[in-house]
Amino acid sequence: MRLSLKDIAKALNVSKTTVSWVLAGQGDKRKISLSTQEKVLAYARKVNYQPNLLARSLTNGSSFTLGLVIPSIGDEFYAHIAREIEMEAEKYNYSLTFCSSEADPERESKIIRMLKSKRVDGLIIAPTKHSRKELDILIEEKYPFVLIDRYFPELDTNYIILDNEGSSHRLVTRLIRDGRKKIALITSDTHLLVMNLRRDGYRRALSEAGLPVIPALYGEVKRSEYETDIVRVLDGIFAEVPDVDGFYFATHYLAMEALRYFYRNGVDITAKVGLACLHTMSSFEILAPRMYIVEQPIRDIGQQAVQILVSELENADDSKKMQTKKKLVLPAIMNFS
Amino acid sequence: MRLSLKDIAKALNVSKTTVSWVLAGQGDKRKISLSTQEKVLAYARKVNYQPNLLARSLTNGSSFTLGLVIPSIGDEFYAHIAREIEMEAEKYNYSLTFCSSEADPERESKIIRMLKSKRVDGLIIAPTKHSRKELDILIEEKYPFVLIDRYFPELDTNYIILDNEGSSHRLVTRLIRDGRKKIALITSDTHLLVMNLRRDGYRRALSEAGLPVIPALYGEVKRSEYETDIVRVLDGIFAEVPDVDGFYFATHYLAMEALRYFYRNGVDITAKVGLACLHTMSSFEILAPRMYIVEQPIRDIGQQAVQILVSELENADDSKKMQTKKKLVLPAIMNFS
DNA sequence: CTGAAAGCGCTAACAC
DNA sequence: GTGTTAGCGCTTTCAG
Repeated sequence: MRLSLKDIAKALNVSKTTVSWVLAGQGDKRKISLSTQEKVLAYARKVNYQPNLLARSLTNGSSFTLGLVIPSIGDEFYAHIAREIEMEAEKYNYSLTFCSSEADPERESKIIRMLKSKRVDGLIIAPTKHSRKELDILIEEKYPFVLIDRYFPELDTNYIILDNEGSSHRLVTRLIRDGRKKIALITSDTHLLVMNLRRDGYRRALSEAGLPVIPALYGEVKRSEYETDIVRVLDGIFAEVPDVDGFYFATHYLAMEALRYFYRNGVDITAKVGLACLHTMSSFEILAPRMYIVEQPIRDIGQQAVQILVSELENADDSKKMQTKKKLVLPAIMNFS
Repeated sequence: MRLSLKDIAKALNVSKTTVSWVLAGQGDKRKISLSTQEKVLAYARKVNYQPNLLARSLTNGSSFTLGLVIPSIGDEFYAHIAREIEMEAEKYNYSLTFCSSEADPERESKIIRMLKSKRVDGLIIAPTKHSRKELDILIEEKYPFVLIDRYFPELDTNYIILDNEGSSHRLVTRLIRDGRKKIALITSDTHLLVMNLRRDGYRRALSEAGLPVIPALYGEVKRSEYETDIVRVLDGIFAEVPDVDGFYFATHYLAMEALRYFYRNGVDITAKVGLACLHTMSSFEILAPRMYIVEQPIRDIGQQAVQILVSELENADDSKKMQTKKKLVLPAIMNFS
């Protein structure tokens, strides 16, 4: 059986309080005699006492657990994010409970409510489009949270995102500098604001170079069945614009599937078409060493997210209402210049 | 402010008990008048009551949280495992707290103790070599847990692993059937039992085919710096056995780095050398479509792990001592025959 | 039909 | 120096 403070107290004929103080390292501060302290410590070690953190959380009102809500832990990007967050959180003695929303707003809402019920101290959320309602509640309740990867500009929340428009602009401009003139944009999940920003960057790059935005070079892939749908999209583009000479992928998995397509169909991805992608996967370096890539600053995102949360938690009492939200737009990491 | 049962009770002039019963859906069973029930439900909905799960856990002795201990959530394999586990756990209303051990036994011990302190109901662990001590304690305490991916045959625990020896044997035999005669084994983490089993399978395949086990064809890569160390290993093999005609990689990231090496050095991986790997990464299909691959049955592993745990938890009282441990050796999934 | 009260394991204000 | 006590929010036995 696992034993409690009370058991120790009883066994040593002291009070729970004494044991609690000593084990909390406040023995000296509370002027508990050295002999008692030793006795308690020795006994606790002997029976391998482990405090019940549930009880402590209930008492203290803080669980030292953070909740992580992401589309899917199986996605390489979010898995890496999770890792960084975990590492940073550990520095502050927080552990992580994660839940995959599957990009389903219903699920996301349920998850957020559940995590709140489990009394996680704060949330890190990569939101899907329609989670607005639940976020409104969080804001109203002053529940600490920070959005990552996606955000809602009209909401006063902490968020950390990539400079999507600027990154897109850099990538497409780079392709143009290589002499590419008919650059296709392959995108998906266009209900997401960040995806619109990426498209905006693409358009700005084209128009700054005096190139037309050709509708036939715009490919939108259905997220839910992207492996097959991208074939349709690419087939379409090659059919309508046979001399397409560049592809800009708005996100990693689109590039991945396109590469599969290019390999299968023998498309020469160094001479015939130039490639660019926002986001990366570890295999791109081999599969398409010439592809221009903007990487998300994963480490930064994770670290900042945790730090923002922790600092809000530490100042929870004094400045609850005065907290000004951090809105971070991080610069891209590029594999080119 | 978040309100409690007591608040509701007070507001409605009923007792906590009544509210608790009604909200637990036991209103009818406890014969609480319909009018009271409605009143309570309506009010709870109106104020958006969310029970404090910490308190409930403390009372009930079960937190509906499982702990997941893996080497790293950033690794594609473990991220996928985590996803399957999460999906299965959700069916039983469990959520997941995960911690990466970084393959460090010290960290792993700390993590396990911490998760126990947080009173997770059970643990799913992909153990590192030296975590034996902590596992002994778990066994002694009858704490529910299941090992995945790795195991200790001398310990009476639940575990779910791949048929490592058999899978290796199949892969190498397949290469031999292609006429490969000088097949290198590239491995790492050789302190792990599962790695030894993979080597055994390799050896058995060779000897069954009457081929010699050539020491110069054995490459052991240092895990901690595998990206660079594998270059040394491969350089060595090509230097000593220039006509090496096959590579068997004991795990995915070795194959990944080797592919990088092959691409960089222009090694023809269809004609000159045949490839085989135990474990996969999503990019292999493109990078090396001819590589023979054994995939881990990820879904099965995740589902079984959760089911074993849940069933132990459900039978916690009656048969604590009689529980016989599940020892599962799952067959491989192959991309060849 | 409903409520009082104990208890889960811990902390902390307040005695003595 | 140390102990008493109340309370965190919930469930559940037992009494009305």
